[in-house]
Amino acid sequence: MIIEQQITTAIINGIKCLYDADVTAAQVQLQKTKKEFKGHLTLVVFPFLRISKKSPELTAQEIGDYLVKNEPSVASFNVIKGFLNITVACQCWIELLNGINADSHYGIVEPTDDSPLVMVEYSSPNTNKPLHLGHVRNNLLGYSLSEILKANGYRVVKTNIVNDRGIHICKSMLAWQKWGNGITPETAGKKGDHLIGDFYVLFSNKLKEETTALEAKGLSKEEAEAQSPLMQEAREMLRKWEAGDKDVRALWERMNNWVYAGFDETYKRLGVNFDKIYYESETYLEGKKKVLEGLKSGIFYQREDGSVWADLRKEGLDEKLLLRSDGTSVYMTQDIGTAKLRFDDYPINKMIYVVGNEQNYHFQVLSILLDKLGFEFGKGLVHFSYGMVELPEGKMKSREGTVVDADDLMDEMINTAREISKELGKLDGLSAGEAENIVRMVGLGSLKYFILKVDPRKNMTFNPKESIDFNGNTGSFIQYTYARIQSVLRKAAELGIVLPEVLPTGITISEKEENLIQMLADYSAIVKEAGDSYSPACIANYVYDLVKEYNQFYHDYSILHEQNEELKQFRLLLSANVGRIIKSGMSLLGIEVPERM
RNA sequence: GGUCGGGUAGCUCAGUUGGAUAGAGCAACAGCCUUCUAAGCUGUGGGUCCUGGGUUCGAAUCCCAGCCCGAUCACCA
Repeated sequence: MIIEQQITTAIINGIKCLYDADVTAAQVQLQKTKKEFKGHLTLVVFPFLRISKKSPELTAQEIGDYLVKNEPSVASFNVIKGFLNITVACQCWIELLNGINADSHYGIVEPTDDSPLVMVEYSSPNTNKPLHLGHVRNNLLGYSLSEILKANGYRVVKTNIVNDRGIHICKSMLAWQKWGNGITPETAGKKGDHLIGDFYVLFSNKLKEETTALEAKGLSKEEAEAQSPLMQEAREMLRKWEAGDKDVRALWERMNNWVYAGFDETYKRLGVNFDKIYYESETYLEGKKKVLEGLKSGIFYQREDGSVWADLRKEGLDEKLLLRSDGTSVYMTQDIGTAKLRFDDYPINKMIYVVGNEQNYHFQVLSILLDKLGFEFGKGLVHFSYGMVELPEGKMKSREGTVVDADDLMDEMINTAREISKELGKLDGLSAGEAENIVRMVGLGSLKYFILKVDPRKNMTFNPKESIDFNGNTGSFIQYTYARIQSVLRKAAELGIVLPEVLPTGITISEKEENLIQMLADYSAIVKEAGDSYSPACIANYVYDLVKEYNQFYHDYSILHEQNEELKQFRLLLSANVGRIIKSGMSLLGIEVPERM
């Protein structure tokens, strides 16, 4: 913010003048004054004691005196121990608000055609089951991160790699063939992803029956699974798939399309989207090619059984399998192929993978392998590693039926939002369409905020028994504040009040109001910080603090009932800009804000 | 065992390149709607910032050692 720079320069000059010493801007510790103290900015003077050779209090006093005399933006100051609390002149805040009001981008940088291009991979589902709470966190983080990067001046390609092949897909296909009786999403009245998920579970249960019977005959778990007729059939199906068998491929396509239709619905509702979707069925052969090239050039080596390995012991890691002895690809092989295709398709400057922290090792290895294979981006790839969503009793387990389904969760959130809204009478007088749209925004907003406000790296707990709050530090609290602001602005418009574009600098405002302007001015720095640290939570916490501060203001000051016309206009303009920043910040989180609620 | 995360109020979480008396929300209790939306505001209680050393004017934050929790180290993805 400009005021900080001005004062920093003045402090440097002051120290030169008072103590004849040169200090750099980095040495000037100018920070926001804590709430308990009077002032806007605080200079920590301890580092200057060696220069001044005086007590902390006296040094602070001398610098303060200098500033008041020589820097017009400094109105007054107070000294507490080694802290110099500076009060910035009232008119500076009005000027600052005028500047914010005039800037349609709030200091945010828009990307241009030659901005660096970042590809963000997120979501990455398997096509054998519907999306769950873990995917929800992934999707929200990936989408929000993309928006934040755009706000930091990057061009972004959002991408999704769909894991559409492999033994797990064959399992649900086989179960459908055997026990499905030709059922379809239409005839079942069920989303395709859920229908396929049901058959995957059915397969697991039938397989379990077979293996327990075999284990009872004294076979080990692995032997039982290997010998069970169902698994043999599934593997046979995978072989046919890889060989391009017409019937198997046709069934595979049909069933995958059901799943995609289901996913699309979930993505749309969640408000996320992609610019480019990759399918592993199209990338895994590409990876195999690269690995064989690497084998030829001596980067990798082959064992007697024909399997191909990378030796990463020099890098402090282990040996890593890249091709099985039967020549088929593993996970890592596919990721190499996908990376190649992506860089063929786009001139990417940076690649970010939004994938859970359980795969930290995988990406460490991938980075080294890509580098060895000569991909420039290999070393610089970013694994945006986020923590797991856990239940109070631990991890979600599909076998125990504790997986929280994404569609169910959204339904629940929206239903709860509807109940609360009705109870509070918030929907009175609205059309059914308007009411439903608000309820949807509020339900999803609270869900998204609940997830995004937490530091991505950390594991987080979700308790399905206690529904997500709508009071306190929540999405709906922020949305509510926005709706109130819009309500005031609507009333002002009805009264024929026109918001001024520029406020006169002569008016006197309170410290609370100055603090609000100061917070608004911080927005662009927060967006930058969020971009540098890949942290949607940073935005979430900022917006919450801003809203908390505004609510206190809203409670303590009247806006439309203010007698002084200039003050009334000021408060309206302040409110309008708080609203704009709330909306902007929330949009970086992928959260919509309603005009009323 | 190796590697990588994490440990802050009863619970869920913030805490800027080290800075003032460590903050919010939930839950509990007590107040505030004839005035712009009470999904709000105000107040009370609640802390060994995992432990022990170190660095310094100053440490939740940096360094070292240890404890606890999680992830990972597969011819699964």
